[in-house]
Amino acid sequence: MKFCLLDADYEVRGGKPVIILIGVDEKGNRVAVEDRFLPYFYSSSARKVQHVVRTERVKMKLGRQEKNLFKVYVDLPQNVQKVRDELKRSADCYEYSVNFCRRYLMDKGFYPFDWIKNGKKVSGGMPRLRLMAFDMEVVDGKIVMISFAGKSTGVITWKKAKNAIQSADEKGMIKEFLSVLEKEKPHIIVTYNGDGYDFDVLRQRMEELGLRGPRITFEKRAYMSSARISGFVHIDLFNFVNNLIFQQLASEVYTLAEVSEELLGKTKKDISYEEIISMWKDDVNALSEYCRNDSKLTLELSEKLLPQIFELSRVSGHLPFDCSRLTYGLLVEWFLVRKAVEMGIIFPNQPHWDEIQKRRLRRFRGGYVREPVQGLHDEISVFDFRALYPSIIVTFNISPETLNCKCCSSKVPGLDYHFCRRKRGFVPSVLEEVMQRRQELKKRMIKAKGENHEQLKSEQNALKLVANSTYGIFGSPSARWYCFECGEAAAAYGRHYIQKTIRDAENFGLKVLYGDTDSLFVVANESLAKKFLKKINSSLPGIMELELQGIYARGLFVPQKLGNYTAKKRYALLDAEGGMTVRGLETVRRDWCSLARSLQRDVLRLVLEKRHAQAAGRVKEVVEKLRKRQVKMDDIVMRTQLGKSLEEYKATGPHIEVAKQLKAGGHEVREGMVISYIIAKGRGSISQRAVPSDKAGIKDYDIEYYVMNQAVSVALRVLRSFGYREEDFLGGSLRKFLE
DNA sequence: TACGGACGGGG
DNA sequence: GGGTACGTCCGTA
Repeated sequence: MKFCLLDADYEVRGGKPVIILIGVDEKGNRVAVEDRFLPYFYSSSARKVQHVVRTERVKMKLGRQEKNLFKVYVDLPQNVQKVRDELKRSADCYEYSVNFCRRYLMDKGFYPFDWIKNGKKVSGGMPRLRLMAFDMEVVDGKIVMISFAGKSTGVITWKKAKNAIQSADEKGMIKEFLSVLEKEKPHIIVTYNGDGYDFDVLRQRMEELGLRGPRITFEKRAYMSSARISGFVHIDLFNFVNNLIFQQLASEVYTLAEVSEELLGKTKKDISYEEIISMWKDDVNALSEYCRNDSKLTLELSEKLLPQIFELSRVSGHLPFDCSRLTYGLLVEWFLVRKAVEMGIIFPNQPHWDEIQKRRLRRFRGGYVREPVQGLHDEISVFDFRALYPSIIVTFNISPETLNCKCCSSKVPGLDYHFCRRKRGFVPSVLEEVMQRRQELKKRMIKAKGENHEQLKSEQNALKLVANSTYGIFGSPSARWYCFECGEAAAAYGRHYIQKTIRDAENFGLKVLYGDTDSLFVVANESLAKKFLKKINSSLPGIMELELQGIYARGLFVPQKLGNYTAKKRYALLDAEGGMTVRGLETVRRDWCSLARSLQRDVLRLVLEKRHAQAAGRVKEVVEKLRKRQVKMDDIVMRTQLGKSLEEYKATGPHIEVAKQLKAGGHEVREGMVISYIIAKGRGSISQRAVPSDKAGIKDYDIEYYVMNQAVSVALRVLRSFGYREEDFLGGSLRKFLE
């Protein structure tokens, strides 16, 4: 049978491990193919302890040497650790911590989306996969609505709603949804934060209601759990956006609304939980449309993002399930592991806990930041170094085995060690191949059309992600290829070249507004910018290159130091078409009231349009409204989650005080609850004046707190550098008013 | 000034 | 097959 590889799993049957490859055949059917494989690792000892099936002599490359080792085969994956612990008492062990399925795929040379026939790779293109996105709404711990979008779309709920399938109750609704899954048989299920929410609730409700269906399990990972649903590949787009492609997005908030807006150009109304509850009570039709739209957006987003996830899979060898949840570190680490295996090189062991702790204590200096010139500027050219760190690693051959060789001596700027200039290192050689492959793809991309063009684009983008993640592993304490000197050296070269470029720009007569690590903001029009670019690039070594990232009509820089804390990367740019790019300025957290959040957005846009007076006017307007209590409860409510049980708190923040009040009033207070509150007028600290939002009204809130700590505070972040002070928004009457 | 605690996505 | 994310910023002691 010929099939395209999508996923892999294993089980133990009759005391032997069985690999199960999951894929899709030429007709589009889901298939599961089994194979036999034995777990193994390398050791300098061939001692036959319990669980060892057999051993084999092998010659492997370890660092700069060739080494004779034994390949130690173990009966079951779960016994690898035991055997290793046993052998480790008297021998060296390598490559023991590799997931069994991953070991199988690496050894066979299988990559996801390879076509396989009789255990051999054969040619074939990308298969057409059936997708289904789903989304649900939850009120009072019950699922009230489920929508799905794939070949067919629909909404299921247990109240009457237009264009929705109605079921008798929650149980009937979930059953109906499971039967849709059964009928449509999607290869891929897509969600937006399904790992963190939907599947968790679905599993709980199914259990509580005694429903049978596909098994939902959670795989514990470092700082999140991944939801698996048997029979399908679950891809969580939120995790992919949040972990990997956030760098390519201007948005700093990764809500479905923001991400769809940026990637699809489709706006979605951001709706508060209260609104969802009230829609379920009073307007089920509206909730149904909202829910339907979320599935639809998730599906459309997946049409944009899945090609990227799949190409990343093909390039890195990670299964699509894992790929959608990768961090940069894991992405590049396993890519390097695969390359090492292909080259017959033993890959480094994972560091132990105490080693990680030791590494954590050492820190090297990061990128250079040139303080921004505060205020508003016209005609801004933004330059950045193309793949700064990868190009440095390749150009200066930075790798653990090239550090302080005997044959060379030219030192890293400001440091007293060097890297070999003659013999290619492992990391630079792999990285160079990645970068060359990417350049070729880019050339082919220009000529290609339609689907082919899109695939090439995704593939070169995947390579870009791999390249850009590589520098990080040198400095991350838990990485296999951790190398303090390598990280420190790459950072030192980076500082050297950005500082040199800033000096060159100034000598060229350009005003430098801001610089950070690999980027440079100057006042220059396009022709001047291009002249400068040409000059710099003729002097840069190796494959290092400066690029013109963009030209902006206007930009706003906010001071790094604000009060007693320092913040970085705070700016907003306005392009020629009026589009706004905002970095580091948003107050989007739910512990700010929505009035303050929307005020800051308004102020920012007005300032960029040089309508300062209007911006200040807008602040005054909000202050006035607050004083006259002409606001809605929704504008002033703050929400904070209880991170632990009430007894565990040492400090008492506002939400803790409110939680205590709720408890005293006979309400159940649990960990994880979101406490909604407002700050009321009266005596004492802010905490002492916090009251539950449903026990308070518009007449109760503390005007001074909302004016000063919320509205004026967020507005001043933007307006302070234009000489505005608190007093400017308060009018003369505030003091008097408060007294 | 130091420290505790919460933010992120979803509903 | 393993990381006590992680960088930011409020409120209180």
